[in-house]
Amino acid sequence: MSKRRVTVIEVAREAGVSPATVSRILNGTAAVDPEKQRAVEKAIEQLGYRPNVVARGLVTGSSNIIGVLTPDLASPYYSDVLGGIEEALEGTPYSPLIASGHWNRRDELGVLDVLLSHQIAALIVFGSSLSEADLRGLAAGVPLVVLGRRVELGDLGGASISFDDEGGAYAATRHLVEQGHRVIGHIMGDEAHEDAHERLRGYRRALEEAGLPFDGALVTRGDYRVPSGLLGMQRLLDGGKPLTAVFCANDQMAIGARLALYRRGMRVPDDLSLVGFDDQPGSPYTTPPLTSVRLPMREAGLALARFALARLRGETPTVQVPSLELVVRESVVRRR
Amino acid sequence: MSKRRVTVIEVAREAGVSPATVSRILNGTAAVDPEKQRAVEKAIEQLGYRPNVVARGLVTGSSNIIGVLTPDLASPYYSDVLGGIEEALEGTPYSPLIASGHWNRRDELGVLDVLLSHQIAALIVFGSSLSEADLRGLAAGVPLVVLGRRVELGDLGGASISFDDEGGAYAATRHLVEQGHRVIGHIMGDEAHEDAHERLRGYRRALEEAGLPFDGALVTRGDYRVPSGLLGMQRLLDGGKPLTAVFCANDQMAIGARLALYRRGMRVPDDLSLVGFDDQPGSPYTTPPLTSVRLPMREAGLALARFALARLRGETPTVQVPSLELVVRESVVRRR
DNA sequence: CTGTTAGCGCTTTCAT
DNA sequence: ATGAAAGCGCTAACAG
Repeated sequence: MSKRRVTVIEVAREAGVSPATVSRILNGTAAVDPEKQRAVEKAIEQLGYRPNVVARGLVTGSSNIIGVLTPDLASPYYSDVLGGIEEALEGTPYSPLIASGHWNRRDELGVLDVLLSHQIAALIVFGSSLSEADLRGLAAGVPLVVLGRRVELGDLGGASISFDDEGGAYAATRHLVEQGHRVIGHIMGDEAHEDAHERLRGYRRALEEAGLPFDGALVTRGDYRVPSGLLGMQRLLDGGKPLTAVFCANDQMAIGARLALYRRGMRVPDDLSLVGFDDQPGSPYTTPPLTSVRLPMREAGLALARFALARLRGETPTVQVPSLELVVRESVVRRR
Repeated sequence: MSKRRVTVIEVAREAGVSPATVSRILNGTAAVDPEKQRAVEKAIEQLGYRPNVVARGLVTGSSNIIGVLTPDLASPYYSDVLGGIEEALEGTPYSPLIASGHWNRRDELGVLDVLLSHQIAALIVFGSSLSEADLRGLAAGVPLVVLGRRVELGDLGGASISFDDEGGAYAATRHLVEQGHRVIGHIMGDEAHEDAHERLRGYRRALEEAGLPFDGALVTRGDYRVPSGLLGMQRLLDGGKPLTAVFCANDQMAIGARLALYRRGMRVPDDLSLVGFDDQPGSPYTTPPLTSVRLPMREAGLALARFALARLRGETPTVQVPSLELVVRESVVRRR
């Protein structure tokens, strides 16, 4: 917390060596006489020297900053990924520079410009509005890892990781079937997102596999936000179908749906069973605790950052896609 | 998204001017012949030039990075503040460099070192484990703004902003009193945090003001996390007091308390009324929607960043402390 | 193993 | 109004 700036020069002088030697010790770039090593360390301590990573970045041509582009800083969904990234970066010389693209291409491009102007060492992008071409263009200039999108980046040394949404939705719906439900509704996610379609597909596959007819009247559109779940549930309820369970494309909408039920005095799961998707932090504590499909966001963040780190070390890593898992809690009742 | 690095030199050559002129145009540092201005802009466009902020930082002695130290990246509570900071920084040349101190002094110090080594222009710290002396030491070297702590920083050009926890708790409890409740429990927050005591104090003041006795057996200790709310409620229920309402020191614990009630088949608010604190994002959608005290975290983030920005402009700003507000929803019933 | 010498890309005097 | 030149603090050849 020193005030005035101490530089390598001063440390070198204090320790009676050259700046280059100080630098070598700092970076472990070459072997150094242990005696001088100690002298330098002492000088650093005494002077309260702290390397200027900006200057270092200028000469090495890259900062030890890893850019992170997220669509939304304040979303718990994404902040878990950030937590994972942070964890992976801990103990490394890298720090995350986080920026939000607000779900739109224009902002994302602008923010990317800022990130890039900081000479970031690598870039991590969460489900963005960028085109595949944009992404590939980016990857050509900086090690890139993308989350939540399937983009071919391997030839450019990048990687993308995405979840098996279809499989997760299949598992969720199948669980309902296994519990004896026969008329199962679905509240879809935002159609603009590929995963909403994947989840619908999984729902459909589970139904068909069980010999249950797919009925369009049992599916209603949402946008992944709470109010749309509430509205969706109302629509489903008013549709007149004898449904006993609803699979919601995410927990947010499940919460909305649950509220709609509450408003009508219907009990969960006794009157209607509910399954969500994402298993967000609060879901174990809703009333009743929500059965959901866990998306390992934190693990994904870890994987993302570890991939980037490995690339930075010059390796050619491969990413493990963390798998989804149905978490059974209390929002589904067994029917017979 | 260019690959090779384009520099001012090349832009200058392309435009037929000196690098100094390009710099002047980039920064608006001095008036320049409009003709050359255009030529330079064209060259920049053509070459796809993007200033290297690292180099710029080296010469100006400061990056346009604003360091943010948060105790926890993945907490929704704090990510709202981040959102506010981000919003305030938008359109300015500054970007946030976010780091997490994991709620302990050692990590915070380490992470601070990283932040500082990036020559951050200003520093924003959320409720940290640092001592007042640490904080004052920091403030001496970099414009500092602290959230959630009362620290005297004015003489160093810094500022701290914190909420009126006592007042918020008073309002919450008083609401319960006004709704006819006479035996009101309290689940306290983590005693290590000053705000837990503040909130207890507000609860107590409201009680006393209403002529209700303060009863230690009605207060139980929690740690601000969900499970502690559940446990706390159980303890309260088993305490044998005829309570009709409980004020929880935060929404997390209120959710836990609500779950405890659900487990015992008790209805909210019919059998017991509940008030929380923080008004976290999910609270409008719990069953029933939770009455809570809104902490304007996003606004706080805005205020924090705006203060820093103003200081960076050389002004001597003052901070407005955003005020708390009781949000009445459906978790409290009127008694008579 | 270690010191000397050049810059990295940019801004900023200082002249003109 | 503009160019030339001098660094910002650090690392990376290159000699020794």
